[in-house]
Amino acid sequence: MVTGQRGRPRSFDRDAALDKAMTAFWQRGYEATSIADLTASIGISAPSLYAAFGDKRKLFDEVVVVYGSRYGDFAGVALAEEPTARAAVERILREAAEVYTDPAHPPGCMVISAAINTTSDEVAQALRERRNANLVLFESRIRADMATGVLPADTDARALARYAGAVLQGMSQQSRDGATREELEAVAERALLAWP
Amino acid sequence: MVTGQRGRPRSFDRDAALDKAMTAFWQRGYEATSIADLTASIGISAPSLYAAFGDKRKLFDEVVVVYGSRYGDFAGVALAEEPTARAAVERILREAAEVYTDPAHPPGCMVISAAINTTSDEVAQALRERRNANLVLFESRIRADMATGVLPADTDARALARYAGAVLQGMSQQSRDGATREELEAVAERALLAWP
DNA sequence: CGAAATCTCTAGTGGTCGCTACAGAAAGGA
DNA sequence: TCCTTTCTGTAGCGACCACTAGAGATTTCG
Repeated sequence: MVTGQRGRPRSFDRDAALDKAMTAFWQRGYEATSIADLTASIGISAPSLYAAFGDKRKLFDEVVVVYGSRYGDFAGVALAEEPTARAAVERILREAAEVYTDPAHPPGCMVISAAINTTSDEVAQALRERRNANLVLFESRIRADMATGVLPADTDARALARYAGAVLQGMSQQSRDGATREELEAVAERALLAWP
Repeated sequence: MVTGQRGRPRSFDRDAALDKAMTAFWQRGYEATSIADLTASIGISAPSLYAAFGDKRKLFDEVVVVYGSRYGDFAGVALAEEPTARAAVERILREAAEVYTDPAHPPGCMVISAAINTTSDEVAQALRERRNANLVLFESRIRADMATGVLPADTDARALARYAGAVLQGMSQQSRDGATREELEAVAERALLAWP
């Protein structure tokens, strides 16, 4: 009698709904995506959405987690797997050119663009912290290379990390302005010429 | 009797109002800035705003023109005044570090950030075209240097222009994420190392 | 079989959005 | 002075926002 699931079962796939919500938020951003947009693209009514996800904010939080695990962690993976910071950044920039322009989903990076120009400071701050956390990852990987002599000891790790982040954010913006994968790859290649 | 100005005179300074509106749009973006925000920060009521500027969209258009002439044309000026594309880009990136973090106004570039995540495709398109026009300016300046032998004849002008644009957009975003002028100057310096 | 639980939808809630009808105020022209 | 013109604020328009009360549908448990 401890078997769960009393009551009427949910009539839709929660994960598939999260996926539709992710696409909507990714395309139009947090604030410009209305509950009506979400219910329409998921194919359920508002009370079902609220029963399953709480409210718009909590749904977005879940979407961010799914996004991070599916599209957002390629930077972290590269930083962990590649032998040097330079190799990691090279891989990250090339993969960004590919992912940001993949026609299977909206262009650019959702963490970079979805909370720009929102009236909800909390949402903006949450994504800002994710971006800054990525900067810290870059920086510590650079410092590791400085410690092992791969990078000069007088390297400004913080500035170099910020440069990589700025190029990534710029590439995300450019992809949303219509840049192709090839164009972004050329940007990535050019950007790497500045690496010490 | 042909002398103009019949009727009750306007009770506020139209240019000063445009200035307040620019600050508001710059800070929060086009869509997230409501008419109530605008009337509150200007200090007039809605009908006065509509009588003076038409509607929200036309007001924004005027703001974009004012912004362009006051803060947005430093790139065009540098491209026209500096002897080489490289010198121009160097000056542009350094000035961007300064302007984007000037505490006298909101951070970053309004043309880059104000129309992200808006439901009005027209406004988004208008600013996108301004950004792409800037890219074309960069590209033609680069081509001029290629013609005079300052840059190698096999330079990918389009890609190089896009690289400069991406760095600029990245710097704008970083400034809105809290980067300081010094940090952006370090990014600019690093970015210039990739110049051919 | 009921009873309890949990989902479903319809049909709203109050609030804010961009925008405006309208009447009074303040100017010039005759 | 009175008329016309143009600006002023109050007050409110319909549309949309995020969100939910409430009733019915569909399931498991006893």
